[in-house]
Amino acid sequence: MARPPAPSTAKPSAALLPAARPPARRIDRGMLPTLLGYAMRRAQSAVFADFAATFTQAGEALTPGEFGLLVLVERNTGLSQMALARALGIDRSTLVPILDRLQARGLLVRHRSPTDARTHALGLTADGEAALARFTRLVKAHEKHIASGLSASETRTLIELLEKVHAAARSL
Amino acid sequence: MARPPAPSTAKPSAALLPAARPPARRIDRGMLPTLLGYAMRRAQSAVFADFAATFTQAGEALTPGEFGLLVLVERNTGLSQMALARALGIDRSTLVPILDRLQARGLLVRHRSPTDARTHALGLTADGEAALARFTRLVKAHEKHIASGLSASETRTLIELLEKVHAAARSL
DNA sequence: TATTGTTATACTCTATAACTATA
DNA sequence: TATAGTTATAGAGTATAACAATA
Repeated sequence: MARPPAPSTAKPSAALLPAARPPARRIDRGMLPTLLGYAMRRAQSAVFADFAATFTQAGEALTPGEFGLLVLVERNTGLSQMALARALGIDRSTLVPILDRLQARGLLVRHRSPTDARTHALGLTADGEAALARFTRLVKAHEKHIASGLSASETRTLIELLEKVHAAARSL
Repeated sequence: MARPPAPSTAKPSAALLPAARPPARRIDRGMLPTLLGYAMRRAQSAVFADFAATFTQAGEALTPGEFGLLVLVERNTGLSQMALARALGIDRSTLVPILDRLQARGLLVRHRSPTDARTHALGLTADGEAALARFTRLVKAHEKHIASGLSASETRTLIELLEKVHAAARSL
């Protein structure tokens, strides 16, 4: 139906809006904002998105999980896949394609262990070391951004409280 | 190879261990424990596992995301899929199979909207309402557990700080 | 033309079960 | 017999692109 030309009494800005959709109903979230789990999921998802954006903007591609993995391998050279999977809290079969990808990118190698031929001794390549140095700078920038609304002491408090939640959730 | 009977000088408890594996090297996590993002991911993953365990033990099956979705539909009956997807922060195509599953479980229905035949008006069934009441009790028990290491004021502080992180991560 | 819901497709993360080689 | 790594498989979550119905 053709709308008549807006009379001078109409709100000018509203009349110029492109679509004038239904008023975009305000969502009632009920009890959700009182839930710790909900607050964590929301914050986590925004943090994840910012991590990705930080890397993409810099022309790099990495997930938080991959960063954690690279740090663990660098700090624990010669680690086996089992030990790494345990440290990451994932199944050993889950780890395989992740390592495949990082190895295909030339960041990481699987050496044969001389002492136990069943295991692979993991290590970073020279490229992997260099990349991790770049990644670490990006992670620090990202951390600075997500903590930009917090004082240094609030950030420490937040990490402490999260550690307590981690401990409580694992208990029993 | 047969192990000789432990001489009396051996540590008795160690001699009785089933496998006596290599000493399970202590993992060095480097800078990771100083990172907010890392603390959030770890806590989040433990909280997620506890959520699942709470529901499984009670003979129910639900994810945190499904719970949030059901609450939103209950509190905003008649919501469209687009509006729900926006509220959840996911793509509308991602929502389709999730709604399919909840509808197949008889918890939720898609009605045709009388005012705009393109949209579906979402709503809970009577079964869905009853289930959500049960789910809400389980979520409260779960929340109590994951916050069991925190005082009431610490819990409030944690939620506030997470909200600040959420806001900062979304900015720019 | 634009929007809503759907489908087709693809990728990642996750797990379990079974296979292999080694111990 | 038990462990390490791999493969096959399956399910959930995520997205993009294209399509039909409707506005």
